[in-house]
Amino acid sequence: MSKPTESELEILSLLWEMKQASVRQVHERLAETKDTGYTTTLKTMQNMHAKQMVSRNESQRTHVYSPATNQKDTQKSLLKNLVTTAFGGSAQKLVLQALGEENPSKEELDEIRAFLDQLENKK
Amino acid sequence: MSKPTESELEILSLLWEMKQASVRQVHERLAETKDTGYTTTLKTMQNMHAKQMVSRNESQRTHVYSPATNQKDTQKSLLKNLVTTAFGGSAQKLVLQALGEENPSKEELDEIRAFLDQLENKK
DNA sequence: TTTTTAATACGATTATATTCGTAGATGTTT
DNA sequence: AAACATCTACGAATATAATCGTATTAAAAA
Repeated sequence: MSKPTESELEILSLLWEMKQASVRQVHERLAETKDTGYTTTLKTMQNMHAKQMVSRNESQRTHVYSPATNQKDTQKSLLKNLVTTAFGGSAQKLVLQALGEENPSKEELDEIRAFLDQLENKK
Repeated sequence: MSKPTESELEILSLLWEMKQASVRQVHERLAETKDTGYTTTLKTMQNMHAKQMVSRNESQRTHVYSPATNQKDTQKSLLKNLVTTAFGGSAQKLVLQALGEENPSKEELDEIRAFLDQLENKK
């Protein structure tokens, strides 16, 4: 699995959310936040297909794309990459930084606490 | 402040750690993990200087570089970028994912808990 | 002082990513 | 059926990033 580029990741994220979609559908979502042409989106998705980053159903004229890479795995590898390149290898620092920036709700904080407890019990 | 490229970030991380260094010193560290030529490192650092991503002292023939961008701010913007592109905007998910992957020590877990408490008290 | 080593500057090349236009095929509307 | 709209394929242009070779200058060693 190769690392998605910036543009590819934008599309991949939409596909993770939409589960499956045509180029047109993806493009419409994309165009909400990004000024880009239809054929650009198409080409990028074709590239992604060539890299097997997405799969597609070609039985209809309008092809239907879906993500071929697992969201978790991709997130994991992107996170790992960021930790090593920007956080000197310390996931700890990344977590604290992310929490500090976010201003999470009480519920979220509790959820994280529960997760921490769970991690600890595993040992 | 523009977003550092992959190569630039590698160098920037070293500079954050080393505080200040010559191209040679950076290159030697870089070459431990990456097969690259000296002039490549030089050129990249010159580019970074042109972008004001690093500053340098030119009083000696061997220029001494230091980071011009704050590590925290850079981490913050990279994190934000990753959260929006890969985690559908949820820092929460990123944190849980990062924790789950890492297998942190008891001390680290406690430190995170302390940080969570501190966040909560702020409200 | 001559030679060698080590530094910067900078252009050129290569690689990669992004964008878009156009052609051709297949539906849809009139 | 003709005109129009909508799709894919694909090449080409552009932009950005990464790598490296060579020229030149400065310092160090012989």
